[in-house]
Amino acid sequence: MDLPKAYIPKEYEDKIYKKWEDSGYCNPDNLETRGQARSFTISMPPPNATGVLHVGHTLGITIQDIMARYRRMRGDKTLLLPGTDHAAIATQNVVEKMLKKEGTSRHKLGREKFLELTKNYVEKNKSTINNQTRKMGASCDWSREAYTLSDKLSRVVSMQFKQMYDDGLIYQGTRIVNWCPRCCSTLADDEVEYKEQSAKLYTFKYSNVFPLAIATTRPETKLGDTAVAVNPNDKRYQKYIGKTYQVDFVGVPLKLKVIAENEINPEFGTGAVGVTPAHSFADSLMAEKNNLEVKKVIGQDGKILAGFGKYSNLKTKEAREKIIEKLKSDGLLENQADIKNNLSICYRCHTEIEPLPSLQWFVAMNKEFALKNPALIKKYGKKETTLKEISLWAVKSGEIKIIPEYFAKTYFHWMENLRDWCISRQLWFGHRIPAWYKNNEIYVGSDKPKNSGWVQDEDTLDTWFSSALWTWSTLLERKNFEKFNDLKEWVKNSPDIKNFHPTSVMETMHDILFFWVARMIIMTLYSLNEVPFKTVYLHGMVCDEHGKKMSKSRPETCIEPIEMSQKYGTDALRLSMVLSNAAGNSTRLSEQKIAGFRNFANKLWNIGRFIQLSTNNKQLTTNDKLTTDSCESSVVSCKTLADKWITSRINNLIKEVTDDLENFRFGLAGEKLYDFTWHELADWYVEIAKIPPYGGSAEVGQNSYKILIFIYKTLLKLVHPFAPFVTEKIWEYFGNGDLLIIEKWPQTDEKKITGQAEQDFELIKELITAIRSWRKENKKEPKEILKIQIAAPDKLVGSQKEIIDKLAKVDLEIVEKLVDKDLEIGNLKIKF
RNA sequence: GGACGAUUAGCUCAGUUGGCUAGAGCAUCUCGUUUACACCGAGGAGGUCGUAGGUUCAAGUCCUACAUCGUCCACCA
Repeated sequence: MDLPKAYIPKEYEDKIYKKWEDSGYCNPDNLETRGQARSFTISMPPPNATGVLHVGHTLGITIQDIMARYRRMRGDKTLLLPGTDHAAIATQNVVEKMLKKEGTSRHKLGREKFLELTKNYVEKNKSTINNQTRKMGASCDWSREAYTLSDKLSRVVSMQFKQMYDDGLIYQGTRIVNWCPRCCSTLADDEVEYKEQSAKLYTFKYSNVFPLAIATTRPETKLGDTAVAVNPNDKRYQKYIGKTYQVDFVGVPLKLKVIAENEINPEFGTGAVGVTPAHSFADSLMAEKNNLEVKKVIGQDGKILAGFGKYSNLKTKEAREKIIEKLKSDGLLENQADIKNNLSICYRCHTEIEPLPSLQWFVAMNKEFALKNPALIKKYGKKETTLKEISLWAVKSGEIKIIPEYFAKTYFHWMENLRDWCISRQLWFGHRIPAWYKNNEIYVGSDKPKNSGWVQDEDTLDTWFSSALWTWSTLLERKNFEKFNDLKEWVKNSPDIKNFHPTSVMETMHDILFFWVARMIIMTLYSLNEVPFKTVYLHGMVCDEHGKKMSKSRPETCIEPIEMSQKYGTDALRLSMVLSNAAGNSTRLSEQKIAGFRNFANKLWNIGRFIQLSTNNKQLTTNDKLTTDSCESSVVSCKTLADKWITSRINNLIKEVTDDLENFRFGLAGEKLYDFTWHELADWYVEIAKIPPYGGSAEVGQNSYKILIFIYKTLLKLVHPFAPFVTEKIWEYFGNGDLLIIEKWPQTDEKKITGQAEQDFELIKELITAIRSWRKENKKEPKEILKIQIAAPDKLVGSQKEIIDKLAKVDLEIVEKLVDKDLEIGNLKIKF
């Protein structure tokens, strides 16, 4: 069958994907007969089940798929494992918004009904996401598809919780937490965002009996002050340190102790700070040190609690205004200044955060526990460690390598300053905390207690708790998983864990390094006593053509991957994101860029078309056509300089591309393939193949087609990881037996790399280019055959007469000596 | 306030352990439909690699300072 004139991606892509999927080749179990020794695993970062794929996902999927396809072709046991994340808080927010539009709320529906609704919503999104992942060409193993809130993974989560609880690494306690009054939930430290705002800095005295004035932007929290802190070296205030005052602050009695704290900056405000242990992280530390009373002022609804007189039940801002009015009328307000400060807001709904004390569950980062895995203990050097210590060690020691390397610093900094991780959330959608209460008793377990009267904790777990287990929870045996009551037992009886863990590469965007990557390291080192992955590859942000982050709120800046795939083909989209980009760097994407790579796919296609059309009447034996895998370079013998040159070039290409892929230089590898295809193979060798006797029926001609076929087949294999659809389609057109996806990755044949041939041919290229340029400058008719004389020191130029004549449109004569010359290249003299 | 990254042709970016006469794509200009491809071919123009020093036989690449942009972290009441 003949290839059509142009490559029309949308006519082929879905069918090709179906072929891959039906072949079962993406499931490593089906390729066992090849006897691979190495395994290669990527747990694909699960997209949130809230929406559809955007270009950021496409970039990630592409890089992951390039690695997977390359490794599969190398013969490694390759697993690309797909899945979705339930994204607790994000999903609940979206569903709640939908309910609000319909005039109802989760509270009106009740927990059960709400969860059912959310489940349906998630199911719908999951199937959209999966189809889009297919559209992007991901060669993942759908038989192992996972979901963070599946029954299986939920059980893993409960078991992990129980184990950590038993080890004392999970505890319940009252601590100041970031509280979002809108979500009515806690937030982890890194789920808090900051927004600059203009604020007023009020300077006032609590009362006339208290000697010091303080400055604050939040006077309403001062209702809960139990101390005033000053710098111990501040001469103004030294005499007050240690004294306690009973004051009346806007009608509310306060007992204030003056304490000394080194952190207090005497230059700022009045140099005296009101300490509010219940509603400030910094103040709560001071309170702990100084044994201060913690007095709650603000409730979980964001309103002033009862017991504060006329301020009770007011929203914080209303209370603030009332308090300022009162201070003014009492003559206590000394100053109010406009300043800029940062407001902490919820990363999901952008509501102002209230730090407040609350009873929550935490993961202890600095508590010692014992390692059990002898291999890890040996490498680490001791048995006792903390989650923080072992996680720092994993990257410092090189057990985990981060690419680009400079992100390791960011990781260390974050890890070193990590506080205990608050994991309970007051949400409905998510993993319910596996703790039950009865009177004053508490029971923690993976199953609910047998006897009656126990009530389960109302809260759910932080969504990152379950995704932290992703690399291995997805690999645990799923058959009869309910029978396992012990996590260790389950791990031991899971062949996939043995075969595929630790995973090879974690490929994701750098913004998720803390949220997710760091937590996988923490949790996996704890439960499996091994690293979750050996390498972390971080890609950058995909920006619009002006370098701005694409954002849903500005739809005009967004490039929709599915739309682009329809228009230009998935291969073009993949190439446009990966080529000319290095790890960690953000990349700018534009439709124009994608169109450029559509042209490349078409170029590749048309080289195939040329080969097909020309070999049809070349009477090559079946063995020489593209129908076999006789792709070893030993089967071709080079007869001409051009043969030697292109064979040398492709072997160099194999070497370099392989090396680049091994070292995560995807952009560079892609560019080399692009250059070779267009500017070496198409522009030169294909053109030469058209020239008699190269393109004729003579022996040289037939041989050059054999070489062309060999080069092209090798190239298709090399390009396949980057542009899987077009290469697979061409492979199919040429009637090859099996799919390209499992073809053997080409091997470099060092003997065919010949510097001399490359150098000689470069000179011929240079000569042809120089003649063309001279023609143009001298305004020669394009079709006119020019007679030229060349004086050359050796036989090289003479031996390439046919090529030079045809490609430069000349009739070349070699002479011994030239008196005058029009052109000089190296030691060649040319006369027109 | 701290850390990290970027700064290379009009635009978007590559450039691996220093070896470069600094590359590509797009855009632009000239010419051309030659037996794959106009989603094409040929040729041209366009750069003191942010600035100032330093190391070196050799610096886009390494070091120091500065400037501009970006990202992350912390957050001072």
